[in-house]
Amino acid sequence: MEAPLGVRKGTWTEEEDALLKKCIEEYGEGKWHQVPLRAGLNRCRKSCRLRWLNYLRPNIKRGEFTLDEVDLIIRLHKLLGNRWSLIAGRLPGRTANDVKNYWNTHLYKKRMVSRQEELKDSAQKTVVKVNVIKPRPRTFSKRLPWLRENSSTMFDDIHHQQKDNSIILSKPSPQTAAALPVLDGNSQWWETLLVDEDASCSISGSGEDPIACNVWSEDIAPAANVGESFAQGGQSGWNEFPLDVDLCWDLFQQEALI
DNA sequence: AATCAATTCAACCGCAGGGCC
DNA sequence: AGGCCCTGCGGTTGAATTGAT
Repeated sequence: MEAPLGVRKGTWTEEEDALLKKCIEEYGEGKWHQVPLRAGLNRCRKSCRLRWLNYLRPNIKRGEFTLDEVDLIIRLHKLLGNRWSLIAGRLPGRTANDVKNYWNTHLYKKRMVSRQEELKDSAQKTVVKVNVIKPRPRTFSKRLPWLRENSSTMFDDIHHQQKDNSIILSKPSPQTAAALPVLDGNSQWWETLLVDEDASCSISGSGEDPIACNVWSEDIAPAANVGESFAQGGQSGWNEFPLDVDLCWDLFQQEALI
């Protein structure tokens, strides 16, 4: 349905790449429906776009992912889920397709294996079940007035920099809270920002010592600005937990305002 | 050397969202 | 308001490559 009869499919040849590259350099990106005609290619527009974005575009980084990139992918995937284009946007030179393929071939399997090993280990220890806060991506309409008019003020309200440069995210003031949108008719978005429906984990602890939850520190707290683990027990979860708010806010605004 | 299995990754497909008329 | 078109995204496929027997 998308590709007219007779349109070429499959691996691109060097000649096709050269034609496409020349066309984009001449006319610029966009107007993909015109590209096959302009370039003199017997390909559908989607194929042209994909080839350009994933392969021909300048500054595309090829080869092995570095440890830093892998670390970032894991943490962003925890934060954003399978939103590969957003994750790729944080990795200069990497495409969404690259990130997705890397995740599916390398990371997904590794994580499944390590999770199973963790479960085996934890089954042999004393297990305490606690609720763990995990992030959940939100999509906001750009028309929301509280985003347009008060975003910087509200950001300052909930975001506090410590002497050691770590960031503490605190419960919003009543004014800010009142300006924030209501979800599901009765809860504020920020109350459930880090909550996942099936979010619970099994961790081991002993005596009356506070329990540090490994899942929290490993899964969502970025390496920078993390000074301690966080355990939630009958509280809202807003009382002083360390978090890379700049990253969250950046992603949040990217989603909301672009 | 030949065959089969597993892995990788480029490319395709279908769908959703947004803009325009 | 509703339909059409375009773009972009995520899931999936399958050809090519690599490894094991």
